[in-house]
Amino acid sequence: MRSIFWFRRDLRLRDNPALAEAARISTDVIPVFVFDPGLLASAGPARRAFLADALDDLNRQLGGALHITMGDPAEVLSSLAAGLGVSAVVATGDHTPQARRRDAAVTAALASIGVESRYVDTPTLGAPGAYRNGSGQPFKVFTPYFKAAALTHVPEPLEPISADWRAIPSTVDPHVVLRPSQASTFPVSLVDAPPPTALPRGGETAALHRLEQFDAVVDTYDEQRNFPALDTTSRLSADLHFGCLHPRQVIAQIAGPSDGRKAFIRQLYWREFYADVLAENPRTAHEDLNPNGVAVDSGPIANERFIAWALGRTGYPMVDAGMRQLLTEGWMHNRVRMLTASFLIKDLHLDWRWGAAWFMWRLVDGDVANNIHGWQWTAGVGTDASPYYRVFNPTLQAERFDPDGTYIRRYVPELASITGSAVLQPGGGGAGGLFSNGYFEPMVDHAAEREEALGRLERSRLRS
DNA sequence: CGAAGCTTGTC
DNA sequence: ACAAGCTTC
Repeated sequence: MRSIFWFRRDLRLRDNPALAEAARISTDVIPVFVFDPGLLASAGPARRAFLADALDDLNRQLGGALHITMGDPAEVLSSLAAGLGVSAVVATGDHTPQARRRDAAVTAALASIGVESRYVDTPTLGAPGAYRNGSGQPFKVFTPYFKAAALTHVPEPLEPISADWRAIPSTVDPHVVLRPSQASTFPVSLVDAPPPTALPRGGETAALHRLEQFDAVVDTYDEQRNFPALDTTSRLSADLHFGCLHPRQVIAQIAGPSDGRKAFIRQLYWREFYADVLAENPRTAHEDLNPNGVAVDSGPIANERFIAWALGRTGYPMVDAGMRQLLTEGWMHNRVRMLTASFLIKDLHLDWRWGAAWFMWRLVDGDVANNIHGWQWTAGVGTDASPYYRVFNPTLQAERFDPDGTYIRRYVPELASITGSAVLQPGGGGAGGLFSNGYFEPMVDHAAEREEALGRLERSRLRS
């Protein structure tokens, strides 16, 4: 029989159990990628470029057999299946709220014309609900989740599969489809922000290379991971998001006895946890998991503050360095993600959704589950009890995690010539010359805004 | 039920 | 030292 293999967030040939299933049940397999206009609209310049690379790599490995097309997946796939005498459409499962809606529609459309749909495996190690607490409920705290999940044996990656690929000419050119487009939902000055200039190469081949490179340095991960200037984190987030790598492969390569390896594997399970939390609580794609009722600002002044934050013009060097890294690389070190997020929420009193939307638009690794729940954690409305005192001090964070200012100077050119620890301080700690190069005065006073944030939290408590 | 524990903090 | 409430067993 003939099948379609529908590539989604599994853009690889190695260790792809769904693809192996398609090859097993079929005499010939038509490999297909469908651009979904709805999904495409939310992908900013970084993810577009990465996806273009990943499709090129996949198509090359398939000997040019990848059929690339565009449209509503239910319509596209049923029309393809009917026209080509296909008996089954096989894909890797995906449990984000959007993916579930899409796949239910595809399954129904295919069923109505007598075509089977099969979903095998997931982009994560465990399907949603794979691990439950003693009361049979989904975990709400990471550590007990991790303890339960880490007991489950992770299977060895599969060997590369071979199949009789059946090539159907593509109907669209992915490089045309994936040209950077403007994000109409943001203010004009953000829409006009230039695309990133230093992006990672996407695709399975590049991902396997990154995994090997990281394997060579991971033993010191536990000591170095919090220092963004060292740039010694794995950089595998986009590969994992698009499925150019599966976490099984990462574990097979990285797992080991050193503290660095253990620390990294624990981090890997945060992706598992957040995917599970979102799948179990689909409404949290837009809503607070645990609302705290804190008032947020809106209106013209709030809009201007949001723009200053997004463009890295807050006058807090560590915040601006992070936001500029996001602009130029489509990526930001995770410690800096936390402190920039905290600044938007606790210093500017803006809705976390605004920040999450900007991150999602600019990030090369933008992933609904990780992005949304990372932001909700910072806002104190997500998983984990929310200590009222979790307000990051951007200057203290710089002193602790970028003590010599290397990261700041790298990403904020106006500050490149500022010597010593003055570069860590908003306003340069009174040092002369800080603003002469066009750097920004601190847009708010952190100590005052911290008090304001704590006051708002207190008032929301009194109301409830 | 009670007790222990909770990613990354700040003054 | 602070200081809070929920999760988990």
